[in-house]
Amino acid sequence: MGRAPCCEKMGLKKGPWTPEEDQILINYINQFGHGNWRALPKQAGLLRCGKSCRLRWTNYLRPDIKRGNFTQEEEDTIINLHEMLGNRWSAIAARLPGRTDNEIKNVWHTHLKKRLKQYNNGGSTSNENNPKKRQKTATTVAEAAAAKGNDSSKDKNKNNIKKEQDPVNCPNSPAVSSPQESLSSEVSTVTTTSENHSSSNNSNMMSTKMETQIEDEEFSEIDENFWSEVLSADNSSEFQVVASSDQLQAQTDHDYFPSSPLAAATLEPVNNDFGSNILFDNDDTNMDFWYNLFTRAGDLPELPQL
DNA sequence: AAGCATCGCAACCGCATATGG
DNA sequence: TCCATATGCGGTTGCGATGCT
Repeated sequence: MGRAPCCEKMGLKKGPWTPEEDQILINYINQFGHGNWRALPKQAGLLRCGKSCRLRWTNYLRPDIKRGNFTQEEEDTIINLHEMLGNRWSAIAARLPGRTDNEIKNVWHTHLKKRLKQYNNGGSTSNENNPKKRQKTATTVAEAAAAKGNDSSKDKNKNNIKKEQDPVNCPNSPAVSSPQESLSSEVSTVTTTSENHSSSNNSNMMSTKMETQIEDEEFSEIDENFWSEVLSADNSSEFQVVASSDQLQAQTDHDYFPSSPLAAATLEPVNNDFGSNILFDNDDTNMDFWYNLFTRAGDLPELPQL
């Protein structure tokens, strides 16, 4: 895939936006919209690349942006969604009106991650090593959030963890994946799998990518009812691997997908790796399986039966 | 009061994907 | 079908603000 050369740097301004530039961008978009970001700066008379304009608009200038501190509710939502979705900030942002992916990402890295880490360090229990026993007490999220209260108002005390660039604190790090320990019993059945793919280790990144397509489509269409449905699913059913759409009904539909990897995978214990079991188990039936899956879900036109 | 350390946020970078010719 | 371009996304960085010694 060819990639557009990142904005011709010749003569283009970088760095913080000035109020004047903001005003120009706002005026232009209010007047003409932003059909073509690439052409926009030129037409608006801005010495910025389109990418920069888009970012400035979506992250800062958009009128529907909610500024200010995140509420407790929002933070809890982020924590829960992150457990389910991993570092898919845009997906998380989609569920938080007025908040941008960038903002959420920042909040996560500067506040929530540390808070969870602190909580996990101080609050690890014997359940930690037993995925099936990992349960978030009813107050876990609240507790984690309460840790915020313990922070200084600016979250700047000596106990703060240094700014970490190391992979250890990347999404795949234990520190981040550890929220498992704070999962609610309801959530854990789903998050165990979705989180595995998103934050367990690098080897799962591929599966993340592949699944992302699926999940994105699904997620955007799945309403809250679905999630309540999923979240309230029987924990003892260890077939939640792809509990992502009732369109699929595949969890236990072994008749429909007699040889599908999913069917096989559903027989696997919950704590198995999502990616390796489902998406990349080197089973040749994968493609057929996914094709069937999409076909059934109506995402692809049905081909004549072979 | 000065210097240093740390935080928080805006912005940038580069990759992946979508789209259109 | 291929290729070039546009867009979206997540990771990372730079720097001003703030706190600490």
